[in-house]
Amino acid sequence: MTSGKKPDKYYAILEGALKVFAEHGFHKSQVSRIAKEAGVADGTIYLYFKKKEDILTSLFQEKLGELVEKLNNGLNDQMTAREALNKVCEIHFSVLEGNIHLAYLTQIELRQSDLELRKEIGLALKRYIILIENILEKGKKDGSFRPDFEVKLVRLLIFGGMDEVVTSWLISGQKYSLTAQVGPTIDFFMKGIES
Amino acid sequence: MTSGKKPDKYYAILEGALKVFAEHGFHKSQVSRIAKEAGVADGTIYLYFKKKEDILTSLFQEKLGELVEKLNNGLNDQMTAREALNKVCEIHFSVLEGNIHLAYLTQIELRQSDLELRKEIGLALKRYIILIENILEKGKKDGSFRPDFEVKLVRLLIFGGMDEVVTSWLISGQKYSLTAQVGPTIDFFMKGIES
Amino acid sequence: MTSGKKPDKYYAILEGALKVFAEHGFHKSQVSRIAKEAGVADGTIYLYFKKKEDILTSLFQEKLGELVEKLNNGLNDQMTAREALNKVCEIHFSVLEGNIHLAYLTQIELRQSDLELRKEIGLALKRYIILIENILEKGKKDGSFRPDFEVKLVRLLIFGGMDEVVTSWLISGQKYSLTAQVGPTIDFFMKGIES
Amino acid sequence: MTSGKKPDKYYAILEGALKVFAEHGFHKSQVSRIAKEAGVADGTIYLYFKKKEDILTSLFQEKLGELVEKLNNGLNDQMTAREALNKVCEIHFSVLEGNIHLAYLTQIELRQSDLELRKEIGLALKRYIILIENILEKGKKDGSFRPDFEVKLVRLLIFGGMDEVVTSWLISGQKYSLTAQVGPTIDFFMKGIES
DNA sequence: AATGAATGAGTTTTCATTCAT
DNA sequence: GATGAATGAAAACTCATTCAT
Repeated sequence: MTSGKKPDKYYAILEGALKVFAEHGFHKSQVSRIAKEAGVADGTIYLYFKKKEDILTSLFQEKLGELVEKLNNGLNDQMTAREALNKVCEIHFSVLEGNIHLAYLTQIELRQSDLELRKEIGLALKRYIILIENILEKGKKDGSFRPDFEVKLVRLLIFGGMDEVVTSWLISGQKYSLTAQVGPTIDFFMKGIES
Repeated sequence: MTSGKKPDKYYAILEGALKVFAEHGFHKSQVSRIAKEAGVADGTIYLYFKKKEDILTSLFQEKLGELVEKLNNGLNDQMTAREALNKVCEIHFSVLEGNIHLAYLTQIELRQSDLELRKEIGLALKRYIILIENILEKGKKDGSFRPDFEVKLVRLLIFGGMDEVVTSWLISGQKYSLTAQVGPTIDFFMKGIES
Repeated sequence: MTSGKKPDKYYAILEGALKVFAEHGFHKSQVSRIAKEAGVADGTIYLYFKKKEDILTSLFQEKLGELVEKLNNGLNDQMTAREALNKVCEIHFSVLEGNIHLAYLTQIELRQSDLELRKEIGLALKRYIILIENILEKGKKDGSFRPDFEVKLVRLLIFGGMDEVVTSWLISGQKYSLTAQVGPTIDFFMKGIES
Repeated sequence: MTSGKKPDKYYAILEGALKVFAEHGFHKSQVSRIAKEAGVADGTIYLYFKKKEDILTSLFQEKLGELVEKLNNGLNDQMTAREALNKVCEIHFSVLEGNIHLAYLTQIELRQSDLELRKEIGLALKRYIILIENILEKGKKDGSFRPDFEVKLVRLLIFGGMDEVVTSWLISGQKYSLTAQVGPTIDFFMKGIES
């Protein structure tokens, strides 16, 4: 799934970290706890990561990579722009609904970082946001979307809206189905941009 | 601005904290630094706040209170639902654009908290989200909004969208006018809900 | 009972301290807690005592004064040496059995002091130990005690023995009568010194 | 002397603590001072002891263990009860006279503990007090001691007496020989219990 | 004399990180 | 590469004491 050139322990540490971060939050997670979870010695972690924070960013990049890969697999050129947008939301919601640890990581832990880290995360997120942007552009070009909205603003409104829906679902204690929100969410967005 | 029943030092500490948190982030802000900024002794802080974290939540609640007060002053019953929504977005954006420290606090620092604190914040935010909900309900009732969208979902999409726009503006380095985004943002939302 | 030239608040503070020290121990007792117990302001304590430690030593001296006074009232020249020794032990045990707070203070808290303070306490105790010494001397003189024991050693053995009996009774949770130990204790001592 | 199954640093820390505690008292001894004395880093102490207080109790238990071992080596079944009691007192006094730091620890510092700790210490001391009890029982059985004294009381009177003699000698500034007190001390006790 | 708000010195403990093996 | 014992910097919080009122 992930590139494969990195050694097993690299991934073992990431998976351990995902679990520990999700349980205790980044600041309260001890490196030694992650090491134990990953089945390696404390020092070994520093053969693969420069600092504790690097584990967090690497984790995010790996997981975001997996998500983008899933999206790329899920999307194809025959789809209408609406179908594509629907697919994006569906995968976004279903991946997080299917991996609560990951959901905690992205919605809670990754926000627990200072501005520097947020910028790094923002950079990584760009790939995802550009993917949304491409769909919007395509819809504009083929005439299925209105020509008079600002792509750079609307991509934020769409991403931010989806993000808030996930966070709200998570904080509520996952009492309802997240994927069930895909339809109404896309309905709302489409009204805003459809011709 | 601040109510007045709390002693001056209470507000002095909050203002000091707002500045220090915005500069260094919550976790890297030392209590002694806040004390110095507020012009009080370290120990004095603990006469007004039980723990460092309490400064953060109090700050949030005070500032959210001010925001909601501004909104209540800005809104009135003669407004159409669209005008009301526009006003909310305008005040939301202009308050944060006018107080960068506060913007950092809400968009960056307040996210740096564990699940427990997030829930507390979520509770406080409810007042704001319900205010949006009321506008949506009103629009539905008077027929200016479509009857077939889910208020509880759309309020999240609207709040989340605005939130993301602010964060994006902040992380970009405030290179453009945030208030200039009010019109297009509301345009997009209105398309989604207008009859 | 106590001299009377000191103002009421002096004694109020001592009584408050006796209670608080007994409950929490000297080091864990806050001055403000004592103030509250005594019904005075924190600062008031420093009008009567120079430092927190002074409360402890004053308390000890007041209470020891009361004990010595009780002993002086209880003893008289018509008593045999044995009767006198018996009276000392009886008063010692009954006073502490009748005032558990005081027992905690003398057996536990007063030991929680550094060498300097212990010396001060030792000095105050001297009055008590000399009282025992006088009885031993008297018994030697009137022939009821053997002439061949070292008074300065035996007074320690007697005091130490009684002290250990009290501490042991206290730590055991006061499960048995302390005053019931007077007879056997004096029996043992008398065997050691009687002609 | 020390068992050997515990790592060297464990004992290095204990010896450092013994010295520092004796010099400054438990409460005024900083952990960092002990670390420096032991030649380890501050944090290292917490690899071997959970809390500062644990150093004190471990120290006590190690040293008491050594004392009891010395007593067991010094006693044998051929001794009369009187000889055994004499040996106990002799070893008790000589060990403390030969190690002033240890004497300070047992007579001053260990008393500086709250009730909870005192109970723990009392538990450890039980081994020692039972050793005295066994001698008393044996003397009763072989007829060298009177049958009519209460073993459970007298063991306290004996232990308390010896303890007070040591403390008094220590506080006096060790101006006289402690071991010289063994004979008279035992004489006094023997009078109390001998047939 | 009495108050109590304010002070700020002081210390244990944690834990990310290193490095000798 | 792997280990994990050792390191030591770092900071929130307490509370005895002061002093302006």
